[in-house]
Amino acid sequence: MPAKKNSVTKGRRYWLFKSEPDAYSFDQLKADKRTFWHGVRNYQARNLMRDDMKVGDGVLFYHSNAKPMAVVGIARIVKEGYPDHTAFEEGHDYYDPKSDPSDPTWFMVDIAHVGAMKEPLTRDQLKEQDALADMMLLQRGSRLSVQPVTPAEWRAILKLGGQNESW
DNA sequence: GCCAACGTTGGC
DNA sequence: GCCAACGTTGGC
Repeated sequence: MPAKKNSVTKGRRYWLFKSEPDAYSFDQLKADKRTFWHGVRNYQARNLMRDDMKVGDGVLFYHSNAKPMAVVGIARIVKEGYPDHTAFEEGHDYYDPKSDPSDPTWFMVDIAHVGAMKEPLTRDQLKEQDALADMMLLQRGSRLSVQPVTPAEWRAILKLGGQNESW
């Protein structure tokens, strides 16, 4: 039996990364082409980066605390979880003296720019979509800065953003 | 600028 | 181990 045409996508998972554009915007990622997602200091987010994100996974890039708040583009995971070295750098904004280099507390992944949405998908637009009613991003009090996205949510958002589903 | 929700810290 | 106090996130 021939392999399924889309077998390369099998098992791919999807994520949403929040970033304040004043701190790091999607345009900056486009300029950089790729970046290491350092500075996450939350255990739940750490676990996702350390344990669950795999090379090839899709990432929605979301601008928080912004005008407008919106999903602005797509990225993908290009390096799986490894220690966040900024935690070891005394004087760094993200320095954490409790993170031991021989047993690191904090992890990061690398992401690469894939492409911008034709238009930013604003939070207000997303809230109008029945298919996204349960999306973590849109739940009251949801603060997780990297969070899972279901395949159905991913498809709905790419469709809304005028993106080919296979990106 | 406000403040609700949430996570962390530290006294007990 | 509880929980009050505190700091941060991030939408509104």
